[in-house]
Amino acid sequence: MATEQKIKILAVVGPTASGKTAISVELAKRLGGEVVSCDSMQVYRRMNIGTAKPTKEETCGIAHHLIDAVEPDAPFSCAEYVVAAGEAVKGISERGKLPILCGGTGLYLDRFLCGEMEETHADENLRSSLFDFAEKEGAEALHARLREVDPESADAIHPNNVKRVVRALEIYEQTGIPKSEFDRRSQAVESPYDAVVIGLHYPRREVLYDRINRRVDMMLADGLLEETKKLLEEGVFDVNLTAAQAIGYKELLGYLDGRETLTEATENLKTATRRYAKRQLTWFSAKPYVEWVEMEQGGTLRSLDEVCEEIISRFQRGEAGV
RNA sequence: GGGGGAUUUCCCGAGCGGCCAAAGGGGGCAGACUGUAAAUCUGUUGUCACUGACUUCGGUGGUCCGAAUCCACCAUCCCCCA
Repeated sequence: MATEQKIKILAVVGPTASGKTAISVELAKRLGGEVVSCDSMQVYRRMNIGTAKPTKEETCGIAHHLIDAVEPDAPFSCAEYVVAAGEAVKGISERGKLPILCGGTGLYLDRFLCGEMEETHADENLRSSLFDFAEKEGAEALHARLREVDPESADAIHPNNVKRVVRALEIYEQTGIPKSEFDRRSQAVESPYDAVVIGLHYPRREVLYDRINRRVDMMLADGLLEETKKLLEEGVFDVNLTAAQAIGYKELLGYLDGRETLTEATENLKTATRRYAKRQLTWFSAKPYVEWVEMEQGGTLRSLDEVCEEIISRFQRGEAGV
């Protein structure tokens, strides 16, 4: 069967601050695995505290891939991720170990699981000219251009979502194929992986939010401000880079240039993180491949040991089932 | 002690006699997302038996066909002169 050839992987996903890092390290220890980060921000070097990158102690000697993989000004995006993660997973598998994906960047995971796709490169000139067009003529006008070439995508994408309208137009410009058709083709491709995807679930939203708030305080205590200053001097936030979008730094900029108090900036940071967690929750909840594991039981947090036990048993069952 | 200004729905904040359950923003809640995603965008947010009804705009009582909007008093806060 085709599934026999597929690489078996385990993935641990969930909102930020849900405890993915500790769990995946523990799972790697028990299952003889290596961790492949699935995080759009932890790939960048020197962005440590703000991205909650696992420390040397936290990794417990378990190999971690795709962390500190590139410089903050490198053109790294989902495309590069899928390729790099694919290589990492292949390597781990060849070494006879279990690749454990860990992270909260839903799109990266989703695209990765689908495997390689036809390539389209980012065309910055095209993008900026399309953005300029939207700026001058209005978002509706740009949307109308999409409707001309790809009415199906135009129906699916809200006119105000200029970024996504631009991407859809970019796909058409580069490939001559409408995005809707492009997507259909990619859907038809069979995944090269046999993955069990575990989502960490907190039944009480407040518990997760409380973890987020506390973690932000900890980041500040660990020197997030200093890290932000360094990255600022480095110019990481000057250009329109992916790295500059990271939550944790941009929220502190207001304090650093005196527009806000530290208390205000901290509150903004916590709020931004909570909102991000909500978006992750929405994303993962909509994915049929996510199997949720409860992090609480009877109103109290379950132990790392207990949660890992359950994940392992589900993973083994999943293997047997496919 | 005297004079002036405030008090609006979870928060900030518009409204200044009917078109006001009350702009806008924030937050909350829900959702979308196929190579820029920790981004971007959408919907919703007084209550209910929800194309209608009911209760709201510091409190009480008035004026008026009709008040968050006008008047009186009370409460709290701010500013100015003493």
